[in-house]
Amino acid sequence: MTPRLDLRCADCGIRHRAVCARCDEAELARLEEVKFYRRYEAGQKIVWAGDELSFVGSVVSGIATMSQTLEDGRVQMVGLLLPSDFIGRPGRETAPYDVTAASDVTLCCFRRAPFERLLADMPHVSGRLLEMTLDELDAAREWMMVLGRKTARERIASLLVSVARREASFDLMPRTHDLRLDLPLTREAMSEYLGLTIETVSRQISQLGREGVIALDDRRRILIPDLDRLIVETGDDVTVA
Amino acid sequence: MTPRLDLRCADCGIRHRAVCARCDEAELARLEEVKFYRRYEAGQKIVWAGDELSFVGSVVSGIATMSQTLEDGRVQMVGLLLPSDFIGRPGRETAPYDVTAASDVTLCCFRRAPFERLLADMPHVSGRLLEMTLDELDAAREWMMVLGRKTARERIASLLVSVARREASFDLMPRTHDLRLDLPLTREAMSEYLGLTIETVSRQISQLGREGVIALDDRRRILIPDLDRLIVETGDDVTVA
DNA sequence: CGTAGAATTGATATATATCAAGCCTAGTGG
DNA sequence: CCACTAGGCTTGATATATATCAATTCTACG
Repeated sequence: MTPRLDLRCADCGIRHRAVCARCDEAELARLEEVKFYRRYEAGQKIVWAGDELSFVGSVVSGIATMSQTLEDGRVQMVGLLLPSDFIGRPGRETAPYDVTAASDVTLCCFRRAPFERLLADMPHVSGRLLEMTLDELDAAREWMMVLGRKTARERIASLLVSVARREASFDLMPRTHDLRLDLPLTREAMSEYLGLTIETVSRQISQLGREGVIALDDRRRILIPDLDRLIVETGDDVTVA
Repeated sequence: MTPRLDLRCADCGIRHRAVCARCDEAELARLEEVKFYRRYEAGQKIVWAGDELSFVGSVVSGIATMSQTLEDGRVQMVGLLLPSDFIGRPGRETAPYDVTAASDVTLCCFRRAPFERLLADMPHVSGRLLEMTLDELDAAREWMMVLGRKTARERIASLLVSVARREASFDLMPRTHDLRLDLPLTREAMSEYLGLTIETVSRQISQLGREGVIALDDRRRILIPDLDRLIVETGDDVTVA
C-alpha cells in the first residue's frame, strides 16, 4: 500500500488517471526526470492558504482536504483530494486554500515554474489537466447543490456515495457483496465538508445506522449493504445518477 | 448596448476576456469563419440539462444562469454567466445543467465538434480555456463557503459584492461616487443562487436597505453607497479581499 | 382599469445549531 | 498490567435562523 519513494512512473498506481494519464513513454521519461515525492503524516498541513506555492503535484496515496477559513473561524472544505487528484494551479503564485493530510499522504510533485514550462509544450499534459479541472468543476457544482439545498441526512448520504463511487471505479471488480468504505475523516472533517456541525453529523450517521442504511464497523469504517438504497437517501435523481 | 449580429471580433466587447483573449489576428480570422451569434430573450432556456450539447460559446452581452434541479423540484444555481463567460464543455456531449437567459442574451457560438478540433491545434485557446476554467473553479469554491457557512445576510452581501466586482473590472474607471448595480435577477433567481427562499432574500434585502448599507432604486437596480461597508457584511476576511 | 406575476411583510413551524454532559478508545506512564 | 488521560464521538435539552404558510401590496402590461 505504501509506495516506495523512488517509484517508477510505469509502476505508479495513478498512472492512468492523473495529469500524466495521456503521456507516452518519452513524455513520461521527461516528467520522471523532474518529479519528486513528498510524504505527509495524517494531520500535517501540506499547504497554507496565502503562502507561496512552490510546487504542484498529484496525490499518489492517502486523502487530503482543501479548506477555507473565515476570519471568525468558520471553516468550509472545498475539496476532498483522493489519489490521482491534482494540487496547485499553474499560473498562480499563492495558494488560495489550506491543504491538510487527512490520512498519511504521498504526493508526486513538480516545482511550479518548470511544470508550467512543461505544460506549454506537452499538450498531453495540459489537455489532461483541462479535462481534470472541468471534472473538478462539475464536482464543485454538484457540491453546491448539496450545500445549498440538501438536508443533513441527504448530505451524509451524498458524501458516502461520492466516496464509494470513486473507490469503486478504482478497484473495478464487480462487488458481489457489501461495500466496505474506508473513510479516514473525523466527524469534524465531515462537518466541515458538509456545512454542518459535528453533532448533526453524528446524529445523522447514528440514525442511518439504526435504520440499517449503513452499518458501522470501526468508527471510521462504514459498511454499505445496499448502495442503491443509500443513493435514494441522497435525494438525487436516481435515473441520472 | 445591443451588439449587431455580424460583429467583427476586433470590435467585440469581450475580445480581451473570453476564450479568444490570447488569439492573434490570424487565429481570430480562423474563429471568425466558424463563429455564429445567437440571441435569447429574457426567460428563454438556452440549454436543457440532459440534452445533447451541439454548440459551445461565450456570453457577449446579458446574464444567464446555470442551474440544477432535484427530482422533487429543489433548485440550486451553480453559476452566474456574465459577459465573456463560456458555456459548454469540450469533450462532453450532454449538458449537465440548465442554462437560462436572465436578461436578453447574445452568445458567440461554435459548433462543438469543430471547436474541439480547433482546441487541439490552437494552444492560445486551450490555454485560455484552462485558465478560465481554473477561475471558475475558484469561484465555485468561494460559493461553497457561501452556501455552507454564511448567514442569509452575508449571502446577499456576497452576491452583490461579487457582481459589483465583475462590473467594476469591466468599466475600469475609478468610481468616484455611488456604485449603481444593475442586477437583472428576480428574487427567485437570487434565492436559487443563495440557497435560500424568496422570502428570506426579500427580508434581508429590505433589512440592508433600512440600515443604509444599500439603497433600492428600481426593484432590480441597487445602489451601493459604500462598497467597503458592504464587504464587511460578507463576513469575508477584509485583508484578503 | 384590471389582472398576473413579483415582491413584501407577518405569524408560525421546523431543522439544525448551540450548550452541556457523558462515553468510548487508543495511547501513556506509573 | 492497569489506571489515567485526551481526543473523538455520542446523546440530550434548548435556542435560533430560516422555512413555510398566508395575506397584502406593488408594478408592468394588456
